[in-house]
Amino acid sequence: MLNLNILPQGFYLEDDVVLISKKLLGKIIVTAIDNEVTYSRIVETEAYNGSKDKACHAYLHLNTPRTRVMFKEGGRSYVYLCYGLHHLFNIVTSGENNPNAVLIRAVEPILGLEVMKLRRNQVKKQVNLTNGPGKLASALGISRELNDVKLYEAGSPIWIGEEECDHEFEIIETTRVGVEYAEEDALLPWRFYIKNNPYISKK
DNA sequence: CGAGCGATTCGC
DNA sequence: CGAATCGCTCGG
Repeated sequence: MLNLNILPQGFYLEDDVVLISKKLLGKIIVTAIDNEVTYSRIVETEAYNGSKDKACHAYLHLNTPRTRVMFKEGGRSYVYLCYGLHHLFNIVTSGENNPNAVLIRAVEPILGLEVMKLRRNQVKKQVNLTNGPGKLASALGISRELNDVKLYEAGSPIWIGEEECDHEFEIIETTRVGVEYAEEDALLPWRFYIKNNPYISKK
């Protein structure tokens, strides 16, 4: 398959979550869940800038049972239930007590398409497997029990790698989806995706 | 302890 | 465009 090197924890520890959001594009998510392995390429991300960002769950250092993991050191998963129905997969970044996170909004399937299709209730069009944050969590087998997983350890059920030969692509920057409640912060260009990739989520 | 709501998806 | 669906947060 792909020749992958696992991203070390240091990759996630910078303060600048916007920069990390862009650097995560093109990286590979590997899941080994319920004895099924999937590989998929990150093609769309959004940055959530901790205590200073009205769109972030940890705005004003809101530290609750749900947001607790965002206050830990970067490189862990933050998975939560959205609208009572969908699990959303985030990557915690930056140092302790700097509650930044990157929402993974879309991935391109590489390996394990059969199990993804099963988990997605046999959707007809392949593009609908993973072109949205709730869809990809479902397809990859990620649910709330996989909150606070260390993504920099190869033995984890979820980890992130990069290919030895990197691919060229152009990054589009635009506003984030579904955060109108965040007032002026909703206007920040903190959504990033790979130009022309077919798996980009719908606005 | 209950009201209000959400970083979405799907089907009508 | 509206329903589905439930855990989290907050106020009383």
